[in-house]
Amino acid sequence: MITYKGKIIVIAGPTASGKSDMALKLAKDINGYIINGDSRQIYKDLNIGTAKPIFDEKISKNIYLLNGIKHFLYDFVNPKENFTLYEYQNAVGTVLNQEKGIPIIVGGTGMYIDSVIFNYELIPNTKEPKDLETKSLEELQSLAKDHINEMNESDRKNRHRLIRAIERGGINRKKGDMLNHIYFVIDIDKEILKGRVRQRIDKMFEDGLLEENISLRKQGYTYEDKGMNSIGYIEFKEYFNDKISLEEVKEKIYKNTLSYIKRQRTWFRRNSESIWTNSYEDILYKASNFISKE
RNA sequence: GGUGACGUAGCCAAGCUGGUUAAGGCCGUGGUCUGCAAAACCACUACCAUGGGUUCGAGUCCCAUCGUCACCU
Repeated sequence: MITYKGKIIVIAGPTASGKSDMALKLAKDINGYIINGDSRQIYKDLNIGTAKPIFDEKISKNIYLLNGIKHFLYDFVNPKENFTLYEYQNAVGTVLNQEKGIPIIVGGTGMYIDSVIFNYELIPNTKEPKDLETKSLEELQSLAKDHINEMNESDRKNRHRLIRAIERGGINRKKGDMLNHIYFVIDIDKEILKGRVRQRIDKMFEDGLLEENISLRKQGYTYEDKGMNSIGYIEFKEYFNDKISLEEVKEKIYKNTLSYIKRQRTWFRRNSESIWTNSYEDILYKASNFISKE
């Protein structure tokens, strides 16, 4: 649960939409600070593939400075660690309660962002995971039979969700009070975005994405680690097993990015209150109004 | 010019001893969503090249046309 009662600005949107730049500008113009709303940029050592901002300096464990703007919750989780939504929400809550200024939460992970904005009621995980991973879909469905009525067609065939329902003993959709917020979604023509994704991936390779993967392996990370199951990394697994070429890796990253973007858009479309725009002036104007009104 | 093979969704492709709803994959689109979320999952997408014929019934057999490919003179 988030207890913060102040205002908060969200800048969400698909990968490569330019949301980070928008947020940085806005933070300068309204004297705000930035909180990471991206489930991959939280990880240490995953830099190029996650398009993590390059900061000017590190202030403390998870506070960085870029252009004089404070950035929170970047680069602070071990990729081997099993980081959860609860911990994320908690970490954001702590920042919100401590920091002065207008928080701007920026990222592409809809569930992370919404867990804060819509104040999901989460409880720390106490139960040890049962050995459900190896069970078949049918077995899981039978174990979850008490909750299956609450689940939809899609979730009933989804192992993750079934396991979750069994462990938790049901479905939880509780929310606390919604935060006082304004929710921007960067809206870009899909064809233009495709072009940008291409460029961005080319740039990642130029910047040493392959070398980063090699180095991660040397440091002892494997593609089974939570954080490593990310676009820009997991595609290299087959490359190192001599299964596919570097060109194929690149193509897979491209395809995976596009389908990720599609899912992101689907998520953000659910929130009918959100403001879809690609104009910084628009964002600045509306954000300023939002801040100044009582 | 001759012979042969082939022509099934945007792409690849099964079906070819004729018979209820034409496999599957990719791409695409829409969607689900309170602890792996850059995850996982669901749904949708075919006038079977064209025109005839045989048959109770044809993507499936026959003929012609068009097209593609291979080989031959």
